[in-house]
Amino acid sequence: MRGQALKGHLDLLLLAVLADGAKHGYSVIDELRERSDDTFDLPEGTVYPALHRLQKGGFLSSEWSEVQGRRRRTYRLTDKGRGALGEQRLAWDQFADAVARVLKGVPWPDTP
Amino acid sequence: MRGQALKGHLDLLLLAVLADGAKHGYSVIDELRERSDDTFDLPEGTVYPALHRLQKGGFLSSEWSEVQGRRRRTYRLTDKGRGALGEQRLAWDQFADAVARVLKGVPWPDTP
DNA sequence: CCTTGACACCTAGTTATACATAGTGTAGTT
DNA sequence: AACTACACTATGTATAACTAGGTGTCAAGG
Repeated sequence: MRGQALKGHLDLLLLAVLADGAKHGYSVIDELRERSDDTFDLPEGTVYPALHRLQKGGFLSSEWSEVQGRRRRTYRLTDKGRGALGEQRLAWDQFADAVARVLKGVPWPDTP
Repeated sequence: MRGQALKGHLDLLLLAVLADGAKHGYSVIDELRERSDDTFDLPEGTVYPALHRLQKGGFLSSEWSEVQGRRRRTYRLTDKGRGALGEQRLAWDQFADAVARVLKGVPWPDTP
């Protein structure tokens, strides 16, 4: 999924993939792609700045390391981040339910 | 719901409420609030420009009328708009499913 | 050997959009 | 006379997601 697709839900997704353990940016991208069955194939230019933003906001902490000659920045959820994940998840559920209610009753094309 | 909540899904919602008949802008806002059980209580500054944008894009047509001294601009789905509604609905379903998959397995706070 | 691709990070700039804010005017109610 | 609901408009802004580059390591293949 490329091109203005996320729109405000990216933070939730990033916090979610980091909820089951610290990861570095590149593997966050991989994990997101895998867990979404290729629906979310996000460009680095989307993910990296978002991770920086989340860290700046205190939702993530990060740590540099070097693995086989390659430097990695590993991100970890802070307590604040875990709290935000819970809140945003509630907000998402509410949002998705509301969209479903609005959509309910709208007929599909070629469906009686 | 106020404050950067929609982000890319507004068009779908507007097209959806117009799918079961033409409406003027103000009543689109009402309908959206009702059908979403007060989740979507959108400011006029959000909805009107979006309707204009959709019309400019050929997804809606509009017609002026006067009802009890008040002028109204009534919007109607075009064929293109109906097509876009179908597409965006598919995209939404796919998106929501993907988010659900990413969220699956993330533990809720205080839930074993 | 040296090019390609996967890995791994970065940032500057563009664009779209939801929203805030403010303004115009009518009708009906208090 | 003031206020609320109705109904539309215009302008400005913050920011998020993305585009499009850039740096550098390592392994595999031609």
